[in-house]
Amino acid sequence: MSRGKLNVREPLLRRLPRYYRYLNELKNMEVKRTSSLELGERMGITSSQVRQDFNCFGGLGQQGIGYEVNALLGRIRKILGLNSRYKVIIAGVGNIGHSLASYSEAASEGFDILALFDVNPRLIGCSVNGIMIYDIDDMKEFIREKGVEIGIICVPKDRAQATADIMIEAGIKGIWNFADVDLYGPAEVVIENACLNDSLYTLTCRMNILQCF
Amino acid sequence: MSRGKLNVREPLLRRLPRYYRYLNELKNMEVKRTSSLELGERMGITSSQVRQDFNCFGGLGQQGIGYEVNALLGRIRKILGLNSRYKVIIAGVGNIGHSLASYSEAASEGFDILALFDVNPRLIGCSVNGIMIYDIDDMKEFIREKGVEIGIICVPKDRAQATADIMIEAGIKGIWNFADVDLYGPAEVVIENACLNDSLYTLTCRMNILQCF
DNA sequence: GTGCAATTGTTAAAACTTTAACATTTGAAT
DNA sequence: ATTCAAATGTTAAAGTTTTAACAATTGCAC
Ligand SMILES: NC(=O)c1ccc[n+]([C@@H]2O[C@H](COP(=O)([O-])OP(=O)(O)OC[C@H]3O[C@@H](n4cnc5c(N)ncnc54)[C@H](O)[C@@H]3O)[C@@H](O)[C@H]2O)c1
Ligand SMILES: NC(=O)c1ccc[n+]([C@@H]2O[C@H](COP(=O)([O-])OP(=O)(O)OC[C@H]3O[C@@H](n4cnc5c(N)ncnc54)[C@H](O)[C@@H]3O)[C@@H](O)[C@H]2O)c1
Repeated sequence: MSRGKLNVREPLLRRLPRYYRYLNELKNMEVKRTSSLELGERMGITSSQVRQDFNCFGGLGQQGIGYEVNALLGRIRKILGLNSRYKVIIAGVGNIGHSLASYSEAASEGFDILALFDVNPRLIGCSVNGIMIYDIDDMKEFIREKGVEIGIICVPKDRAQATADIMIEAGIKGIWNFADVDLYGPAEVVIENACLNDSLYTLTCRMNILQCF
Repeated sequence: MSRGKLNVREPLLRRLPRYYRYLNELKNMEVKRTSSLELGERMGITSSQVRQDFNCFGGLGQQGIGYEVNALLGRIRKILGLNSRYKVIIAGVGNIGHSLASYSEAASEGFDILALFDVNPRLIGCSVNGIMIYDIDDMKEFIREKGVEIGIICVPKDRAQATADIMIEAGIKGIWNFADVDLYGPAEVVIENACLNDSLYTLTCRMNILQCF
Protein backbone atom coordinates (compact mmCIF):
# COMPACT_ATOMS: atom_id res chain seq x y z
CA MET A 1 0.00 0.00 0.00
CA SER A 2 2.14 2.84 -1.30
CA ARG A 3 1.53 6.30 0.10
CA GLY A 4 3.04 8.40 -2.63
CA LYS A 5 6.54 9.15 -3.74
CA LEU A 6 7.91 9.15 -0.22
CA ASN A 7 8.12 5.54 0.76
CA VAL A 8 7.16 5.77 4.42
CA ARG A 9 5.93 2.44 5.69
CA GLU A 10 4.05 2.03 8.91
CA PRO A 11 6.95 1.07 11.21
CA LEU A 12 9.08 3.92 9.92
CA LEU A 13 6.16 6.32 10.26
CA ARG A 14 5.95 5.39 13.95
CA ARG A 15 9.70 5.94 14.39
CA LEU A 16 9.82 9.32 12.69
CA PRO A 17 8.43 11.35 15.61
CA ARG A 18 10.98 9.66 17.86
CA TYR A 19 13.83 10.65 15.54
CA TYR A 20 12.42 14.15 15.67
CA ARG A 21 12.44 14.16 19.48
CA TYR A 22 15.93 12.77 19.88
CA LEU A 23 17.36 15.10 17.25
CA ASN A 24 15.75 18.06 18.99
CA GLU A 25 17.38 16.90 22.19
CA LEU A 26 20.78 16.81 20.51
CA LYS A 27 20.15 20.24 19.07
CA ASN A 28 19.30 21.61 22.50
CA MET A 29 22.56 20.12 23.77
CA GLU A 30 24.23 22.09 20.97
CA VAL A 31 25.52 18.94 19.32
CA LYS A 32 26.20 19.83 15.70
CA ARG A 33 26.84 16.42 14.24
CA THR A 34 25.84 12.87 15.05
CA SER A 35 26.15 9.34 13.70
CA SER A 36 23.77 6.44 13.14
CA LEU A 37 25.60 4.66 15.96
CA GLU A 38 25.15 7.44 18.51
CA LEU A 39 21.53 8.10 17.59
CA GLY A 40 20.74 4.40 17.56
CA GLU A 41 22.27 3.86 20.99
CA ARG A 42 20.29 6.73 22.47
CA MET A 43 17.08 5.43 20.96
CA GLY A 44 17.66 1.76 21.61
CA ILE A 45 17.70 0.70 17.97
CA THR A 46 20.50 -0.54 15.69
CA SER A 47 22.64 1.81 13.65
CA SER A 48 21.67 -0.25 10.62
CA GLN A 49 18.07 0.68 11.12
CA VAL A 50 18.88 4.36 11.47
CA ARG A 51 20.83 4.35 8.22
CA GLN A 52 18.22 2.29 6.42
CA ASP A 53 15.48 4.67 7.61
CA PHE A 54 17.26 7.87 6.61
CA ASN A 55 18.11 6.40 3.26
CA CYS A 56 14.43 6.29 2.36
CA PHE A 57 14.64 10.06 2.04
CA GLY A 58 17.86 10.17 0.06
CA GLY A 59 21.38 11.02 1.16
CA LEU A 60 20.90 12.84 4.43
CA GLY A 61 24.37 12.09 5.72
CA GLN A 62 27.92 12.18 4.50
CA GLN A 63 30.08 9.09 4.29
CA GLY A 64 32.93 9.04 6.77
CA ILE A 65 31.41 11.95 8.68
CA GLY A 66 27.85 11.38 9.83
CA TYR A 67 24.75 13.52 9.92
CA GLU A 68 24.41 17.26 10.51
CA VAL A 69 21.88 17.55 13.32
CA ASN A 70 20.30 20.75 12.01
CA ALA A 71 19.97 19.64 8.43
CA LEU A 72 18.56 16.26 9.42
CA LEU A 73 16.13 17.84 11.84
CA GLY A 74 14.94 20.23 9.17
CA ARG A 75 14.37 17.42 6.73
CA ILE A 76 12.42 15.34 9.23
CA ARG A 77 10.37 18.37 10.31
CA LYS A 78 9.36 18.74 6.72
CA ILE A 79 8.54 15.07 6.24
CA LEU A 80 6.40 15.16 9.38
CA GLY A 81 4.57 18.13 7.90
CA LEU A 82 5.68 20.43 10.72
CA ASN A 83 6.82 23.24 8.46
CA SER A 84 3.22 24.17 7.77
CA ARG A 85 0.77 25.75 10.17
CA TYR A 86 -2.56 24.01 10.73
CA LYS A 87 -6.02 25.36 11.47
CA VAL A 88 -7.51 23.16 14.16
CA ILE A 89 -10.83 22.80 15.96
CA ILE A 90 -11.88 20.60 18.86
CA ALA A 91 -15.28 18.92 19.12
CA GLY A 92 -16.30 18.11 22.70
CA VAL A 93 -15.04 20.27 25.55
CA GLY A 94 -15.11 17.74 28.37
CA ASN A 95 -12.09 16.45 30.26
CA ILE A 96 -9.88 15.67 27.30
CA GLY A 97 -11.06 18.47 25.01
CA HIS A 98 -10.52 21.04 27.74
CA SER A 99 -7.06 19.68 28.44
CA LEU A 100 -5.98 19.84 24.80
CA ALA A 101 -7.40 23.34 24.40
CA SER A 102 -5.37 24.44 27.41
CA TYR A 103 -2.13 23.04 26.06
CA SER A 104 -0.40 26.30 25.35
CA GLU A 105 2.50 24.84 23.40
CA ALA A 106 0.16 23.81 20.58
CA ALA A 107 0.44 27.18 18.82
CA SER A 108 4.22 27.28 19.00
CA GLU A 109 4.27 23.84 17.34
CA GLY A 110 2.21 25.17 14.42
CA PHE A 111 -1.28 24.19 15.51
CA ASP A 112 -3.71 27.11 15.75
CA ILE A 113 -6.81 26.06 17.66
CA LEU A 114 -9.41 28.38 16.17
CA ALA A 115 -12.52 27.23 18.00
CA LEU A 116 -14.12 24.67 20.27
CA PHE A 117 -17.55 23.09 19.78
CA ASP A 118 -19.96 21.37 22.17
CA VAL A 119 -23.65 20.52 22.58
CA ASN A 120 -23.82 21.61 26.19
CA PRO A 121 -25.58 25.05 26.30
CA ARG A 122 -23.78 25.84 29.54
CA LEU A 123 -20.45 25.65 27.76
CA ILE A 124 -21.44 27.44 24.56
CA GLY A 125 -20.32 31.06 24.78
CA CYS A 126 -17.60 30.37 27.33
CA SER A 127 -13.94 30.21 26.41
CA VAL A 128 -10.95 28.07 27.33
CA ASN A 129 -7.45 29.47 27.15
CA GLY A 130 -8.91 32.35 25.15
CA ILE A 131 -10.60 30.07 22.62
CA MET A 132 -14.38 30.40 22.20
CA ILE A 133 -16.79 27.49 22.56
CA TYR A 134 -19.50 27.42 19.87
CA ASP A 135 -22.60 25.35 19.24
CA ILE A 136 -21.72 22.05 17.55
CA ASP A 137 -24.40 22.84 14.95
CA ASP A 138 -22.20 25.67 13.69
CA MET A 139 -19.13 23.45 13.27
CA LYS A 140 -19.73 22.42 9.67
CA GLU A 141 -20.01 25.96 8.38
CA PHE A 142 -17.03 27.07 10.45
CA ILE A 143 -14.81 24.37 8.97
CA ARG A 144 -15.89 25.33 5.44
CA GLU A 145 -15.51 29.07 5.93
CA LYS A 146 -12.20 29.07 7.72
CA GLY A 147 -10.67 26.16 5.84
CA VAL A 148 -10.01 24.15 8.97
CA GLU A 149 -7.61 21.28 8.28
CA ILE A 150 -7.56 19.22 11.47
CA GLY A 151 -10.48 18.22 13.70
CA ILE A 152 -9.90 16.78 17.15
CA ILE A 153 -12.67 14.52 18.44
CA CYS A 154 -13.24 14.50 22.20
CA VAL A 155 -16.94 13.67 22.34
CA PRO A 156 -18.35 10.52 23.97
CA LYS A 157 -17.67 7.45 21.87
CA ASP A 158 -21.25 6.91 20.75
CA ARG A 159 -21.21 10.38 19.15
CA ALA A 160 -17.73 10.13 17.65
CA GLN A 161 -18.45 8.70 14.20
CA ALA A 162 -21.35 11.12 13.62
CA THR A 163 -19.11 14.02 14.60
CA ALA A 164 -16.39 12.76 12.27
CA ASP A 165 -18.90 12.45 9.43
CA ILE A 166 -19.83 16.12 9.78
CA MET A 167 -16.17 17.13 9.74
CA ILE A 168 -15.57 15.01 6.64
CA GLU A 169 -18.58 16.49 4.82
CA ALA A 170 -17.22 19.93 5.59
CA GLY A 171 -13.94 19.05 3.90
CA ILE A 172 -11.61 18.43 6.81
CA LYS A 173 -8.21 16.92 5.91
CA GLY A 174 -7.30 15.06 9.10
CA ILE A 175 -9.01 13.79 12.25
CA TRP A 176 -7.32 13.14 15.58
CA ASN A 177 -9.67 10.93 17.53
CA PHE A 178 -9.61 10.46 21.31
CA ALA A 179 -12.89 8.59 21.62
CA ASP A 180 -12.49 4.98 22.59
CA VAL A 181 -13.58 3.65 19.20
CA ASP A 182 -12.13 3.31 15.70
CA LEU A 183 -13.41 5.90 13.24
CA TYR A 184 -13.69 5.40 9.51
CA GLY A 185 -13.74 7.74 6.54
CA PRO A 186 -12.80 8.04 2.88
CA ALA A 187 -9.18 7.39 1.91
CA GLU A 188 -8.38 11.07 1.33
CA VAL A 189 -9.15 11.96 4.95
CA VAL A 190 -6.40 10.90 7.33
CA ILE A 191 -7.68 9.54 10.63
CA GLU A 192 -5.43 8.89 13.61
CA ASN A 193 -7.06 7.05 16.47
CA ALA A 194 -5.33 7.93 19.73
CA CYS A 195 -7.24 5.45 21.87
CA LEU A 196 -5.90 6.05 25.36
CA ASN A 197 -7.48 2.95 26.81
CA ASP A 198 -5.71 0.75 24.26
CA SER A 199 -2.42 2.14 25.48
CA LEU A 200 -3.35 1.50 29.12
CA TYR A 201 -4.44 -2.07 28.40
CA THR A 202 -1.16 -2.70 26.60
CA LEU A 203 0.51 -1.73 29.86
CA THR A 204 -1.58 -4.05 32.03
CA CYS A 205 -1.15 -6.85 29.51
CA ARG A 206 2.63 -6.59 29.71
CA MET A 207 2.48 -6.32 33.51
CA ASN A 208 0.55 -9.58 33.56
CA ILE A 209 2.74 -11.46 31.15
CA LEU A 210 5.88 -10.48 33.03
CA GLN A 211 4.43 -11.99 36.20
CA CYS A 212 4.38 -15.39 34.52
CA PHE A 213 8.14 -15.76 34.66
CA MET B 1 -4.06 -24.00 32.15
CA SER B 2 -1.60 -21.38 33.35
CA ARG B 3 -0.52 -18.45 31.26
CA GLY B 4 3.09 -19.45 31.60
CA LYS B 5 4.11 -19.30 27.99
CA LEU B 6 1.85 -16.76 26.43
CA ASN B 7 3.53 -15.82 23.22
CA VAL B 8 2.34 -12.26 22.71
CA ARG B 9 4.45 -10.45 20.17
CA GLU B 10 4.35 -6.72 19.65
CA PRO B 11 1.93 -6.55 16.69
CA LEU B 12 -0.49 -8.90 18.40
CA LEU B 13 -0.17 -6.96 21.65
CA ARG B 14 -1.29 -3.84 19.79
CA ARG B 15 -4.25 -5.69 18.26
CA LEU B 16 -5.48 -7.20 21.51
CA PRO B 17 -7.19 -4.06 22.85
CA ARG B 18 -8.95 -3.72 19.50
CA TYR B 19 -10.26 -7.28 19.69
CA TYR B 20 -11.44 -6.42 23.17
CA ARG B 21 -13.31 -3.36 21.93
CA TYR B 22 -14.95 -5.07 18.99
CA LEU B 23 -15.98 -8.09 21.05
CA ASN B 24 -17.50 -5.80 23.65
CA GLU B 25 -19.44 -4.14 20.86
CA LEU B 26 -20.77 -7.52 19.71
CA LYS B 27 -21.66 -8.38 23.28
CA ASN B 28 -23.59 -5.14 23.66
CA MET B 29 -25.45 -6.00 20.46
CA GLU B 30 -26.31 -9.29 22.18
CA VAL B 31 -24.50 -11.31 19.55
CA LYS B 32 -23.70 -14.67 21.16
CA ARG B 33 -21.40 -16.15 18.58
CA THR B 34 -19.08 -14.83 15.90
CA SER B 35 -16.56 -16.02 13.33
CA SER B 36 -13.07 -15.03 12.29
CA LEU B 37 -14.59 -13.79 9.04
CA GLU B 38 -17.17 -11.52 10.69
CA LEU B 39 -14.75 -10.14 13.25
CA GLY B 40 -12.05 -9.62 10.64
CA GLU B 41 -14.42 -7.76 8.33
CA ARG B 42 -15.53 -5.43 11.12
CA MET B 43 -11.95 -4.72 12.10
CA GLY B 44 -10.49 -4.48 8.62
CA ILE B 45 -8.13 -7.43 8.93
CA THR B 46 -8.14 -10.88 7.35
CA SER B 47 -9.89 -13.84 8.91
CA SER B 48 -6.58 -15.67 8.71
CA GLN B 49 -5.02 -13.18 11.04
CA VAL B 50 -7.85 -13.44 13.51
CA ARG B 51 -7.53 -17.22 13.64
CA GLN B 52 -3.76 -17.08 13.83
CA ASP B 53 -3.95 -14.55 16.67
CA PHE B 54 -6.49 -16.47 18.74
CA ASN B 55 -4.53 -19.64 18.24
CA CYS B 56 -1.64 -18.19 20.21
CA PHE B 57 -3.82 -18.64 23.28
CA GLY B 58 -4.98 -22.15 22.48
CA GLY B 59 -8.29 -23.35 21.11
CA LEU B 60 -10.66 -20.47 21.74
CA GLY B 61 -13.10 -21.47 19.06
CA GLN B 62 -14.82 -24.57 17.85
CA GLN B 63 -14.33 -25.95 14.38
CA GLY B 64 -17.38 -25.68 12.19
CA ILE B 65 -19.01 -23.26 14.62
CA GLY B 66 -16.95 -20.22 15.46
CA TYR B 67 -16.23 -18.34 18.66
CA GLU B 68 -18.49 -17.75 21.66
CA VAL B 69 -18.40 -13.98 22.19
CA ASN B 70 -18.60 -14.17 25.96
CA ALA B 71 -15.98 -16.85 26.41
CA LEU B 72 -13.59 -15.15 24.01
CA LEU B 73 -14.12 -11.78 25.66
CA GLY B 74 -13.43 -13.30 29.06
CA ARG B 75 -10.24 -14.87 27.86
CA ILE B 76 -8.99 -11.65 26.28
CA ARG B 77 -9.96 -9.65 29.37
CA LYS B 78 -7.77 -11.98 31.36
CA ILE B 79 -4.87 -11.81 28.94
CA LEU B 80 -5.09 -8.00 29.00
CA GLY B 81 -4.92 -8.18 32.78
CA LEU B 82 -8.36 -6.61 33.16
CA ASN B 83 -9.65 -9.16 35.65
CA SER B 84 -7.52 -7.62 38.38
CA ARG B 85 -8.05 -4.27 40.04
CA TYR B 86 -5.15 -1.83 40.05
CA LYS B 87 -4.07 0.78 42.58
CA VAL B 88 -3.12 3.88 40.64
CA ILE B 89 -1.65 7.30 41.37
CA ILE B 90 -1.09 10.31 39.13
CA ALA B 91 1.98 12.57 39.34
CA GLY B 92 1.37 16.07 38.00
CA VAL B 93 -2.10 17.58 38.18
CA GLY B 94 -1.94 19.97 35.24
CA ASN B 95 -4.04 19.74 32.10
CA ILE B 96 -3.58 16.06 31.38
CA GLY B 97 -3.33 14.86 34.98
CA HIS B 98 -6.54 16.68 35.88
CA SER B 99 -8.31 15.24 32.87
CA LEU B 100 -7.33 11.66 33.67
CA ALA B 101 -8.27 12.10 37.33
CA SER B 102 -11.71 13.32 36.23
CA TYR B 103 -12.32 10.34 33.98
CA SER B 104 -14.99 8.68 36.02
CA GLU B 105 -15.06 5.43 34.07
CA ALA B 106 -11.57 4.53 35.31
CA ALA B 107 -12.87 2.88 38.48
CA SER B 108 -15.46 0.81 36.66
CA GLU B 109 -12.68 -0.51 34.41
CA GLY B 110 -10.72 -1.68 37.46
CA PHE B 111 -8.40 1.28 37.99
CA ASP B 112 -8.67 2.84 41.45
CA ILE B 113 -6.99 6.22 41.48
CA LEU B 114 -5.95 6.52 45.12
CA ALA B 115 -4.15 9.85 45.10
CA LEU B 116 -2.71 12.68 43.04
CA PHE B 117 0.68 14.34 43.59
CA ASP B 118 2.07 17.72 42.57
CA VAL B 119 4.77 20.24 43.55
CA ASN B 120 2.49 23.23 43.32
CA PRO B 121 1.57 24.28 46.90
CA ARG B 122 -1.65 25.83 45.61
CA LEU B 123 -2.83 22.43 44.42
CA ILE B 124 -1.69 20.39 47.41
CA GLY B 125 -4.64 19.85 49.73
CA CYS B 126 -7.25 20.33 47.01
CA SER B 127 -9.07 17.42 45.40
CA VAL B 128 -10.19 16.45 41.91
CA ASN B 129 -13.18 14.21 41.40
CA GLY B 130 -12.97 13.40 45.11
CA ILE B 131 -9.31 12.39 44.92
CA MET B 132 -6.85 14.26 47.16
CA ILE B 133 -3.76 16.03 45.86
CA TYR B 134 -0.66 15.46 48.02
CA ASP B 135 2.88 16.82 48.03
CA ILE B 136 5.07 15.00 45.52
CA ASP B 137 7.61 14.47 48.31
CA ASP B 138 5.13 12.09 49.95
CA MET B 139 4.65 10.00 46.81
CA LYS B 140 7.40 7.46 47.46
CA GLU B 141 6.12 6.51 50.89
CA PHE B 142 2.54 6.42 49.66
CA ILE B 143 3.42 3.95 46.90
CA ARG B 144 5.25 1.72 49.36
CA GLU B 145 2.58 1.81 52.03
CA LYS B 146 -0.44 1.31 49.83
CA GLY B 147 1.22 -1.05 47.37
CA VAL B 148 0.43 1.15 44.37
CA GLU B 149 0.91 -0.78 41.13
CA ILE B 150 0.53 1.82 38.38
CA GLY B 151 1.92 5.36 38.23
CA ILE B 152 0.71 7.85 35.65
CA ILE B 153 3.20 10.56 34.75
CA CYS B 154 1.75 13.94 33.75
CA VAL B 155 4.58 16.25 34.83
CA PRO B 156 6.55 18.47 32.44
CA LYS B 157 8.93 16.44 30.32
CA ASP B 158 12.11 17.63 32.00
CA ARG B 159 10.83 16.25 35.33
CA ALA B 160 9.45 13.02 33.91
CA GLN B 161 12.43 10.67 34.26
CA ALA B 162 13.17 11.85 37.81
CA THR B 163 9.53 11.25 38.75
CA ALA B 164 9.64 7.79 37.17
CA ASP B 165 12.82 6.99 39.09
CA ILE B 166 11.09 7.73 42.38
CA MET B 167 8.15 5.53 41.44
CA ILE B 168 10.53 2.72 40.47
CA GLU B 169 12.49 2.99 43.72
CA ALA B 170 9.21 2.74 45.59
CA GLY B 171 8.45 -0.53 43.84
CA ILE B 172 5.87 0.45 41.25
CA LYS B 173 5.00 -2.23 38.67
CA GLY B 174 3.97 -0.16 35.68
CA ILE B 175 4.27 3.41 34.43
CA TRP B 176 1.94 5.12 31.97
CA ASN B 177 3.81 8.14 30.69
CA PHE B 178 2.22 11.18 29.02
CA ALA B 179 5.28 13.42 29.01
CA ASP B 180 6.69 14.04 25.58
CA VAL B 181 9.82 11.96 26.16
CA ASP B 182 10.77 8.27 26.34
CA LEU B 183 11.27 6.98 29.87
CA TYR B 184 13.56 4.14 30.83
CA GLY B 185 13.67 1.73 33.74
CA PRO B 186 14.66 -1.80 34.72
CA ALA B 187 13.18 -4.71 32.77
CA GLU B 188 10.79 -5.72 35.54
CA VAL B 189 9.01 -2.36 35.44
CA VAL B 190 6.69 -2.03 32.46
CA ILE B 191 6.69 1.42 30.88
CA GLU B 192 4.18 2.54 28.28
CA ASN B 193 4.92 5.84 26.63
CA ALA B 194 1.70 7.44 25.41
CA CYS B 195 3.35 10.36 23.64
CA LEU B 196 0.43 12.38 22.32
CA ASN B 197 2.59 14.56 20.11
CA ASP B 198 3.95 11.52 18.32
CA SER B 199 0.43 10.53 17.44
CA LEU B 200 -0.37 14.04 16.17
CA TYR B 201 2.80 14.17 14.06
CA THR B 202 1.92 10.81 12.56
CA LEU B 203 -1.32 12.44 11.45
CA THR B 204 0.35 15.47 9.86
CA CYS B 205 2.92 13.23 8.23
CA ARG B 206 0.23 11.18 6.54
CA MET B 207 -1.66 14.34 5.56
CA ASN B 208 1.48 15.58 3.86
CA ILE B 209 2.36 12.38 2.10
CA LEU B 210 -1.17 12.01 0.75
CA GLN B 211 -0.79 15.38 -0.92
CA CYS B 212 2.02 13.92 -3.05
CA PHE B 213 -0.40 12.05 -5.32
C1' DG C 1 50.83 11.80 -0.15
C1' DT C 2 49.70 7.31 2.45
C1' DG C 3 47.49 4.76 5.59
C1' DC C 4 44.03 4.40 8.95
C1' DA C 5 39.84 4.97 11.52
C1' DA C 6 35.22 6.49 11.21
C1' DT C 7 31.11 6.34 9.06
C1' DT C 8 27.69 6.30 5.33
C1' DG C 9 24.97 4.05 1.47
C1' DT C 10 23.74 -0.24 -0.29
C1' DT C 11 23.12 -5.03 -0.87
C1' DA C 12 22.14 -9.47 1.02
C1' DA C 13 20.60 -12.43 4.65
C1' DA C 14 17.84 -13.32 8.55
C1' DA C 15 13.90 -12.73 11.22
C1' DC C 16 9.39 -11.80 11.71
C1' DT C 17 4.45 -11.14 10.30
C1' DT C 18 0.72 -11.82 7.37
C1' DT C 19 -1.84 -14.28 4.07
C1' DA C 20 -3.28 -18.32 1.71
C1' DA C 21 -4.35 -23.10 1.49
C1' DC C 22 -6.29 -27.04 3.15
C1' DA C 23 -7.44 -30.89 6.19
C1' DT C 24 -10.54 -31.45 9.97
C1' DT C 25 -14.56 -30.84 12.70
C1' DT C 26 -19.27 -29.75 13.45
C1' DG C 27 -24.34 -29.25 12.84
C1' DA C 28 -28.20 -29.32 9.85
C1' DA C 29 -30.91 -30.82 6.03
C1' DT C 30 -32.62 -34.58 3.63
C1' DA D 1 -26.90 -42.36 7.65
C1' DT D 2 -25.05 -39.25 4.17
C1' DT D 3 -23.98 -35.17 2.37
C1' DC D 4 -23.01 -30.43 2.53
C1' DA D 5 -21.80 -25.92 4.10
C1' DA D 6 -19.53 -23.36 7.59
C1' DA D 7 -15.86 -22.61 10.18
C1' DT D 8 -11.62 -23.58 12.92
C1' DG D 9 -6.70 -25.09 13.61
C1' DT D 10 -2.51 -25.70 11.33
C1' DT D 11 0.96 -25.71 7.92
C1' DA D 12 3.21 -23.49 4.12
C1' DA D 13 4.13 -19.54 1.24
C1' DA D 14 4.55 -14.77 0.57
C1' DG D 15 5.59 -10.42 2.06
C1' DT D 16 7.69 -7.12 5.11
C1' DT D 17 11.06 -5.41 8.33
C1' DT D 18 15.28 -5.68 10.63
C1' DT D 19 19.96 -6.81 10.98
C1' DA D 20 24.44 -7.82 9.19
C1' DA D 21 28.09 -7.22 5.96
C1' DC D 22 30.90 -4.62 3.21
C1' DA D 23 32.48 -1.37 -0.39
C1' DA D 24 32.99 3.59 -0.81
C1' DT D 25 34.08 8.06 1.05
C1' DT D 26 36.05 11.31 4.11
C1' DG D 27 39.26 13.60 7.41
C1' DC D 28 43.25 13.27 10.13
C1' DA D 29 47.78 11.91 11.71
C1' DC D 30 52.20 11.31 10.30
N1 LIG E 1 -10.86 11.69 30.09
C1 LIG E 1 -10.13 10.59 30.04
O1 LIG E 1 -9.23 10.41 30.84
C2 LIG E 1 -10.36 9.56 29.01
C3 LIG E 1 -9.62 8.37 29.05
C4 LIG E 1 -9.84 7.40 28.08
C5 LIG E 1 -10.76 7.63 27.06
N2 LIG E 1 -11.48 8.77 27.03
C6 LIG E 1 -12.44 8.98 25.94
O2 LIG E 1 -12.40 10.31 25.46
C7 LIG E 1 -13.69 10.76 25.10
C8 LIG E 1 -14.00 12.03 25.86
O3 LIG E 1 -13.80 11.81 27.24
P1 LIG E 1 -14.02 12.95 28.31
O4 LIG E 1 -13.59 12.40 29.61
O5 LIG E 1 -13.41 14.21 27.81
O6 LIG E 1 -15.62 13.04 28.26
P2 LIG E 1 -16.54 14.20 28.86
O7 LIG E 1 -17.85 13.58 29.11
O8 LIG E 1 -15.83 14.89 29.95
O9 LIG E 1 -16.68 15.23 27.66
C9 LIG E 1 -17.47 15.02 26.53
C10 LIG E 1 -17.92 16.38 26.02
O10 LIG E 1 -18.52 16.20 24.74
C11 LIG E 1 -19.72 16.99 24.73
N3 LIG E 1 -20.59 16.38 23.72
C12 LIG E 1 -21.44 15.34 23.87
N4 LIG E 1 -22.03 15.06 22.70
C13 LIG E 1 -21.56 15.95 21.80
C14 LIG E 1 -21.81 16.16 20.43
N5 LIG E 1 -22.65 15.40 19.73
N6 LIG E 1 -21.15 17.18 19.82
C15 LIG E 1 -20.28 17.94 20.51
N7 LIG E 1 -20.00 17.79 21.82
C16 LIG E 1 -20.65 16.79 22.44
C17 LIG E 1 -20.23 16.95 26.12
O11 LIG E 1 -21.09 18.05 26.36
C18 LIG E 1 -18.94 17.02 26.92
O12 LIG E 1 -18.58 18.37 27.15
C19 LIG E 1 -14.63 9.63 25.45
O13 LIG E 1 -14.92 8.92 24.27
C20 LIG E 1 -13.85 8.76 26.39
O14 LIG E 1 -14.18 7.40 26.23
C21 LIG E 1 -11.29 9.74 28.00
N1 LIG F 1 -1.93 19.00 27.74
C1 LIG F 1 -1.75 18.56 26.50
O1 LIG F 1 -2.62 18.67 25.67
C2 LIG F 1 -0.48 17.87 26.12
C3 LIG F 1 -0.29 17.51 24.79
C4 LIG F 1 0.89 16.88 24.43
C5 LIG F 1 1.85 16.59 25.39
N2 LIG F 1 1.65 16.94 26.68
C6 LIG F 1 2.68 16.63 27.68
O2 LIG F 1 2.08 16.19 28.89
C7 LIG F 1 2.83 16.64 29.99
C8 LIG F 1 1.95 17.40 30.93
O3 LIG F 1 1.29 18.40 30.20
P1 LIG F 1 0.23 19.37 30.86
O4 LIG F 1 -0.35 20.19 29.80
O5 LIG F 1 -0.67 18.60 31.73
O6 LIG F 1 1.23 20.26 31.74
P2 LIG F 1 0.87 21.29 32.91
O7 LIG F 1 1.95 22.28 32.97
O8 LIG F 1 -0.53 21.74 32.77
O9 LIG F 1 0.93 20.37 34.22
C9 LIG F 1 2.11 19.92 34.79
C10 LIG F 1 1.84 19.73 36.28
O10 LIG F 1 2.95 19.07 36.86
C11 LIG F 1 3.28 19.73 38.08
N3 LIG F 1 4.69 19.46 38.36
C12 LIG F 1 5.78 20.08 37.89
N4 LIG F 1 6.89 19.50 38.34
C13 LIG F 1 6.51 18.49 39.12
C14 LIG F 1 7.21 17.52 39.87
N5 LIG F 1 8.53 17.47 39.89
N6 LIG F 1 6.48 16.60 40.55
C15 LIG F 1 5.14 16.63 40.53
N7 LIG F 1 4.42 17.54 39.83
C16 LIG F 1 5.11 18.44 39.14
C17 LIG F 1 2.97 21.17 37.85
O11 LIG F 1 2.75 21.85 39.07
C18 LIG F 1 1.69 21.06 37.01
O12 LIG F 1 0.56 20.99 37.83
C19 LIG F 1 3.96 17.49 29.43
O13 LIG F 1 5.13 16.72 29.38
C20 LIG F 1 3.50 17.82 28.04
O14 LIG F 1 4.59 17.92 27.15
C21 LIG F 1 0.50 17.60 27.06
